Amino acid sequence: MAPRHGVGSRSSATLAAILRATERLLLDEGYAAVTYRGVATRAGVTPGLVQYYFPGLDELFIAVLRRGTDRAIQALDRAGGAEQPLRALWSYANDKAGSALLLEFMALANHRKAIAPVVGEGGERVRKALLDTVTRTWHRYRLDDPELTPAALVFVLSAVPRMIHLEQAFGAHTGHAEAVALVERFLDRVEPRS
Amino acid sequence: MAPRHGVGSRSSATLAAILRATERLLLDEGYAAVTYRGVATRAGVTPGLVQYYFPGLDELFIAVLRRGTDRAIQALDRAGGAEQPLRALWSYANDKAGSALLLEFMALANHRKAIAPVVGEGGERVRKALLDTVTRTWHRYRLDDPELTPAALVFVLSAVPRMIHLEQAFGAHTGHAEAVALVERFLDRVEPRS
DNA sequence: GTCTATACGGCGATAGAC
DNA sequence: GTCTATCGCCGTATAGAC
Repeated sequence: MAPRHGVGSRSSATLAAILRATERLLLDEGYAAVTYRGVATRAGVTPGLVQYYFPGLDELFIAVLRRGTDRAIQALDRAGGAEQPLRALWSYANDKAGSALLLEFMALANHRKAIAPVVGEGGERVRKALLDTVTRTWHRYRLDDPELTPAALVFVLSAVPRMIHLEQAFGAHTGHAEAVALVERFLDRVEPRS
Repeated sequence: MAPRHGVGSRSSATLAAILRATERLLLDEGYAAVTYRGVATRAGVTPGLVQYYFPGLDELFIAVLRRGTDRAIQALDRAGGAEQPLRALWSYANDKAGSALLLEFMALANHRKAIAPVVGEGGERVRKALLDTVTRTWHRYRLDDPELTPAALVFVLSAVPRMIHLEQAFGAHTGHAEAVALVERFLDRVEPRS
């Protein structure tokens, strides 16, 4: 008997092709280009079939978002988050494609109310995973500023590279190199390369 | 004789109503809700008239963007940028509506190629105005870290509140209060309230 | 110069055919 | 499980009223 696929199992090759096509479309042309026809063309299926798996575009966006969040968490685990959490975080937030996807989902969340809570949950899940790891190794660091808490550091180390990538996408650059140098000098001091 | 208006002078009441309606629509429902029909309804004119002034939606977006950038520069000048540039910058980047508009324009820039360079120019114009002011007063601050340059500081002070507002829009909050406390303690130290 | 009316193809969503 | 037909809204183009 052939393996069971279908909408319930969420494991068919068709489904995977649709999710891949949607993510590529998001990165290449932005969320406004994600249409049933466009996704279907890129995935090699008919528009009606895409709509069969995802009755509304919101469901499609949410499926791509959840898959991306799961992958980010797994990638962080593999990236040695336990040994050098600050560098793992810095490297994670420096991902260009990740920043571009985040922008699309933030914009989507702003005017599709079904998307907003899912973006929030995904973001908080990643942030808290990072925060847990950094808190666990916090005793290693010799920091003189009592206001520099794990939460503040995790936030700034996430926000700076994210904003740099967003700005680079439209050609801005003022202060980028200097901000990166500032953070990397900090990392060299508190979490030297092994 | 009645005052001269018209598309060349860009000063008619109709034009102002269209730009106001577009900005409100961007904030309330995101750029995907900016349609000729929607703008026209909010501005109290016909869709064809909006299209007369702005033959494509790109031109409409660009007009709103330029107006917003001009106003931001003027607001910064009025906000005592010369006396306390770091606090003026911090207050400027903490503007909630400004962050929401920026998000919409960044997302637009990502998949409407005519918009990207205009977003870039506007962002760089503001950033460089801030950088000039901070550089001019840089000698006042007693900073021990040689990597903490005016450009790095301006970037971080812009990026942190911007990202906080973006994340708040979809319900994330982890690290926000701590990051704000960190920055405000820094400001109290290097640029005490007058 | 300012503004209105209308037509066209593409879109998301829905119902239902096969 | 797969796909088609249809509906109302969209951006855009155009023709013309005042």
